[in-house]
Order: sequence, then structure tokens, then C-alpha cells
Amino acid sequence: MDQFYLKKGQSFNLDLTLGCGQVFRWYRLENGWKGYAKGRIITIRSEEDSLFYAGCDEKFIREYFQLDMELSDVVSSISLDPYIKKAVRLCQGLRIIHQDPWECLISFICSSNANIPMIEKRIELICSYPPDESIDGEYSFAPFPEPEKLAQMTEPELMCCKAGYRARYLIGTAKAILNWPDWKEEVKKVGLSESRKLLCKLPGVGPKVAECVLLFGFNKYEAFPVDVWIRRLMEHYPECKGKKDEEIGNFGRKYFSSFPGYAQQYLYAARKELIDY
DNA sequence: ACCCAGGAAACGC
DNA sequence: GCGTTTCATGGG
Ligand SMILES: [Mg+2]
Repeated sequence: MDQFYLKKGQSFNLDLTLGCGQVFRWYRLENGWKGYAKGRIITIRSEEDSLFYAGCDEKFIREYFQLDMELSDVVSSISLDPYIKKAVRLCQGLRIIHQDPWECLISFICSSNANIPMIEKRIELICSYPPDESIDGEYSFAPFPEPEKLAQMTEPELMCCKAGYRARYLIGTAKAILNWPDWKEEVKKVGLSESRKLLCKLPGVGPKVAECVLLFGFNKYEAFPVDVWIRRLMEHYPECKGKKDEEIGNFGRKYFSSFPGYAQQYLYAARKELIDY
């Protein structure tokens, strides 16, 4: 168990960060969290101004949780009105994680038209397939299937994992990635609009999933994913009333100029407190 | 029995 | 191009 000392003013809330719906393979312990990320099984807890963690090194912790990112710049940039200010206040210390792009991609293909508990269950079943009865415990902490493995799975197998109609999307995207080995470099080096077009070529990836992958997997903070909750919450702004998702996204990106993705995630994380604002 | 959930794709016009 | 329908799944 290693210790990481947070600097004074280095705002970080572990519970908000892991529980806000940006990652799906972290589980609460009695005191702290255990999860799978980037080939590692990690346990971590927060205590006063320190993090205590095992399963990775300090470099990983800083990178994964983006601890060197200056959150005060984000907050001052997006605190433009009382509505978003309430979300910001409720989300103090929430950081957008730097996920593995492939893990993020299949996670959010799994996310379409589903709620968070179902998404978590679906991803767990896919990663732990085929089921091994000799392993006890609710969670396997098994690695995400690599593109090679996922491409070889069959639709019936993925249906057993409760993938539903997303089964063929997962297989199709895995096969497409096998034929596009430098997809991460290509997506990384172009702007939001172009990278979104690239990702949308993949089956099961549309505007919303693409922007989640760009935000959480590539940390493109211009991204502003619009799901059913964000669509509802953004009705607060007259510019978005009755508008389609595309226009809502365009407004969010323009209005929250420097960090739209953070504004979006703070709104999403505070959705239950904002819904009857 | 309906409605909903971090939507996308196919279809009809 | 734009609106509608379909697609699995489990919980409320
Ligand atoms: Mg697509």
C-alpha cells in the first residue's frame, strides 16, 4: 500500500470521480474502491490529504486521475451562471479520468440506451467470458478483451453477456480496429470535429458515444456528449429549448468555451439535484 | 402493461 | 436531409 500526498489546493474527490458514470469497472469497498484499469487491478482509498493505493505506481495514479491538471482553471472558466455554478459546487474535486481508449470505446458502445448498473453488469460479463465457476466473488477484475479476442467472439456468446443488439456492433468495431491499427494516433492528432467523424465510422458509435470516447479516452475537453440527461438539463438555457442534440452540443461547446467536457460531466454528475432546479 | 436508461442504425419520405 | 421505428435488457 503506497501513499500519495495531495498538495494543498490539489482538489480531488475520489468518490465523485469514480462514481460519476465515466468508468464502469470500479466498485466500492467498505472503505475505498477496487477496480480494473489499463491492465491493472487497483485498490485505492482517500484519507484526509492522501491517497493510499495498491496495484500500480505513483506515475499511474497521477496520469489516470489527471492529478496534475489545475482544476481551479476549469472551475473559473466554466462558472458562468448560477445553474452551472450549483453543479460545480456539488462536484468539487471531480476529475475527468484519462482512460484507455480501447477500454473506453467498448465501454461506451455497451452504454447505449441502458442505465449505469446494466452497463456495469454487461461489461463485467463480457470481460469475464466465458464464466468460470471456480472463481468466487461477484467481480472478476478480468481484463477487457483485446480486439483480436472480441473479434472472434460470436453474437450468441455476446448475447449471453447481455449485450443485446449491441453484440454485432462490438464484433464489427473489433474487426474494424484490427484493420485500423493506428486509430489512436490518427484520432488523437486531429481536432474534435474530424476525430468525431473518424470514430462514427465504427458500428455502434454515433455522436454521443464518439464524444464520450473523445472526452474520457482522449481527454479532448472540447467534447460535449449529449445524452438524455444532458438534453433535459440544458433545457435550462433558452438557446437549447426544444433543440436537437446536435444544436445542444454546439451551444455547450461554445458557451463553456475552454472546458465544455468538464461542464458536461459536472452537470451529469449533479443531474438529480439539478433536475428540479 | 408501460416507461425509462450516458443511442445508433435502418427506414420512409 | 429529417422524423419515425426498431433493437435487448432489467428495474421502477
Ligand atoms: Mg457509427
